[in-house]
Amino acid sequence: MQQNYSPKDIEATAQQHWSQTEAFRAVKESGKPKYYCLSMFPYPSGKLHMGHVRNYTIGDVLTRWHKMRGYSVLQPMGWDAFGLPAENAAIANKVPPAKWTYDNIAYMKKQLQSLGLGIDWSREIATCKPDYYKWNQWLFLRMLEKGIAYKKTQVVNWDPVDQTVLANEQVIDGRGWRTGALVEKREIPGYYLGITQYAEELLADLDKLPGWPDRVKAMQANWIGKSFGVRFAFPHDIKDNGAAINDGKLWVYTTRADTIMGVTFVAVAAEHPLAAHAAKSNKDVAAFVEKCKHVSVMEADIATMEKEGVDTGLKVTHPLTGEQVPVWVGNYVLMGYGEGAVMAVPAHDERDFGFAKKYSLPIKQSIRVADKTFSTDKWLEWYGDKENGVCVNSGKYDGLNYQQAVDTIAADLKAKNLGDKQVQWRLRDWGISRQRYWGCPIPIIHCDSCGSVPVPDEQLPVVLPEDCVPDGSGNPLHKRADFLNCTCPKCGKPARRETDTMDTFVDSSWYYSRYASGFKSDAMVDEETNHWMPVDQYIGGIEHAILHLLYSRFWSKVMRDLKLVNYDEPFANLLTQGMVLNHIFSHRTDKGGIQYFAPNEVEMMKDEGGRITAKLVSDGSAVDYQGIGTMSKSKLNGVDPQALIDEYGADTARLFMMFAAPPEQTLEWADSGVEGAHRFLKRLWAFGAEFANIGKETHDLGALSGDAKALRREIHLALRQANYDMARFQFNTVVSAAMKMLNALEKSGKEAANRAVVNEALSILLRLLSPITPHIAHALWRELGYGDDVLAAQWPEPLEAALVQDELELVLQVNGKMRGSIKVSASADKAAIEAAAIAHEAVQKQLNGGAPKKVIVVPGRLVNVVA
RNA sequence: GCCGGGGUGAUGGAACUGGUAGACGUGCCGGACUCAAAAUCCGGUGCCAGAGAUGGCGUGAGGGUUCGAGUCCCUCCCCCGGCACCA
Repeated sequence: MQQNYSPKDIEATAQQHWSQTEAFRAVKESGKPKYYCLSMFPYPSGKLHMGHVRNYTIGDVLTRWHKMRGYSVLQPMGWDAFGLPAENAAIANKVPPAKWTYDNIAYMKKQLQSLGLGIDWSREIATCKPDYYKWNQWLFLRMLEKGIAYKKTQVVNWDPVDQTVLANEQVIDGRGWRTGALVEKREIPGYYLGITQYAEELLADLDKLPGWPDRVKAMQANWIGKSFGVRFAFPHDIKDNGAAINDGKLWVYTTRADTIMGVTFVAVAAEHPLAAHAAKSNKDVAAFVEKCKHVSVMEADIATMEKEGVDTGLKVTHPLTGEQVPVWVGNYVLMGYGEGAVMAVPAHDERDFGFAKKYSLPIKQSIRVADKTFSTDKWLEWYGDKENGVCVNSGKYDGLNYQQAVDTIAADLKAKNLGDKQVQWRLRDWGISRQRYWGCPIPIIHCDSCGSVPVPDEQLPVVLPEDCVPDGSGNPLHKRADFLNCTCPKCGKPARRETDTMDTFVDSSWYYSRYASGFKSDAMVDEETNHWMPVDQYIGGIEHAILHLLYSRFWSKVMRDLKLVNYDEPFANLLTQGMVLNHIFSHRTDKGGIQYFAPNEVEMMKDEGGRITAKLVSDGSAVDYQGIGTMSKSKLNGVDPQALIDEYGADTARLFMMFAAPPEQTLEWADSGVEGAHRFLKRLWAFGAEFANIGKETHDLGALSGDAKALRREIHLALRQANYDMARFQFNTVVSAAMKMLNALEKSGKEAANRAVVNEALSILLRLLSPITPHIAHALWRELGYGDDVLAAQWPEPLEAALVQDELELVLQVNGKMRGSIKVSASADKAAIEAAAIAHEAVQKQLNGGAPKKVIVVPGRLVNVVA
């Protein structure tokens, strides 16, 4: 056996062994439970980053652990291969996104393989390949048939210089990232998926997911946002070209119908017909509507921006009081959300309150809470309280509580035919059209005579040409005659193909079911899918807690309703790993755009005020420090693990990553512990080599005493803790248990009894480490003669017999402060323990001659004397 | 702004249902080996006072419940994730 730890050799050998024995090929095995372990597939951005290493090591640890515990496992891998970074790379390097993507996949696959992951590579997927995305298109057509997919207008960010649609990420402070031009809102047609048709089930089925973290379920429930409210109308006779606008009714929705008597104005979106009407004759309104075109479409921006508005001069009628109510245009009212208009009750809504104060609009109290005094000077929390309030200044509704008021008011509105109760969802339908090249083509043909015609199934897939090079000025498909020109499937006349592609969330909404299938060319999924699904353990970043997971749940339910699969929920258990964070550095370009720099190109310093400043190593020019954030391709703050793997080996990288922090916790990147992880593996190897030289010893482990007995107890105690932590995925303390074991073994004596315990302990330690550092465990298991394959060995369990002790040490406290400890026999009763405690010198000193008021004994742990 | 999570030594983190705060690492200090360094090994290391025994303080800040609080409750501060076209 080699005396020095040589990760290069043992890792290559172990990996060869797994690939030759097809150790991780997923097959149905009778009599064994299945375990489908899935890590979120990576976007092929070029190189793995530490977040990937973390994610895939967690998945591999769980896969190998389950394999050793008798499961038949499936752990697949693939590529979320469509997306924006490929187009950005094309703009920068003039390389087609397809070539860039395939090159990245080849490189990253090598990296993944060098980590020694137990992946069934025969099930690899790349979403940019026609044999995969064909089924995106096919299912989209089924959704069109069922009315789940439909067309309507959508609001997008428009860069007027590049003449292109921008992603939210490409808008920096209201300007295009490349051009620095002021971004405009534009309304264009696009396809939507009716996820709201499934809102009720998506909400209710969260209860069917006990294996999901509560925090993720809470976020999803809040996102779906079921609310019970009232939709009602303000009648008016505002006419445009002689006809009443919207039949003379201004509809709004509110969850606070109980405050309806406090309405002092209504606010409509800039795109609302009433605003458009007012703009025709009122310059101020027209100017404001124009200004609103530059308001961000992002919710975070809308929520934090200054609320502004302008009076249209128009009036509508309050449906209950008959009073005339002014109509304002507000920049915070969104046309695409609800009715595009809201009733404003400044007295009981914080946003309306601020708006009314700003424009000196009346504030009318209509809710009272006992013992509280209302004042229009300043907003107070209780103004918005619907639990404890009753109506006031509200005529016949005075004295009613929230629910009574809503019920009565809804009934009155209904009687007037001006409204009714309505359940509303915060969740909006899913807009999937992207005005981009590098995505799955939407299978639609536009015909001058027949309109938008679905591509017939037998013409699928609509294949995306792979040789385009986007230049930042719109979708290059517009210039591709061979893609664009086709014949109408209905009438046979010349027609044009749709050039929009699908949101990449479509690709990732069902890949897990394709992995699990038999990869048929004539079916999206098959019977094998139902065998492996649902995923037993899904692992991925917490940043996907809402969108990706919600879309996947929705897509699964649509597939179920099409009888393609038989499960309601795709992911039985979810582990949301925390982000790996690193520093972010950027700098404004001359055009007003933004450029990022990798942390290793930058030197960080602190100024006198303790603020972090930074400059480029290359030329010393100053760059802006943007704080710390998730490792991402676009911000260039990822750390490539390759250098680590090359220098220390995959086992060190895996061990370090698992040891650094528990999986769910965010992790600020620092490589200072890598050496320590490597040192541990070197010590393990050296200890193994030494033990191989000394040789084994037979000794009855049931008849140990002294050192050997204590050593064995220590090992089994650490094993008990490790198994407990393994089950709750706290791998950092599993590693520390393994380190404790090795520390204990290194200190142990060389007599026969000790060596027999070491023999047992090493076999435990190697099996325990095998999921985390599989290569070294594989090599030592064979070298020390425990067997051919540690993966085939049984998972170790602590033995009760090894854990018993004759004497216990109890902590002594006086008034909750630790003052010493006592040793008692394991069989001592409460009275004996109390007596021993009170007799203790330190306790006597604290009691100072007095008698204890009370003595609390926590069995096996401590005694607290209350003085 | 809203929703979700987090804050513990110099540092990554541990502490099971409220029961010895700082496990296991890193770093640092001292020692051994060495001509020397690296590597390796041994010992120490929360802060303050003290020669020491020991005492006091200590889990973002402030308050509360309890024999006992990092853990439970209230108020506040800071950081991270998501907010629908980054993936």
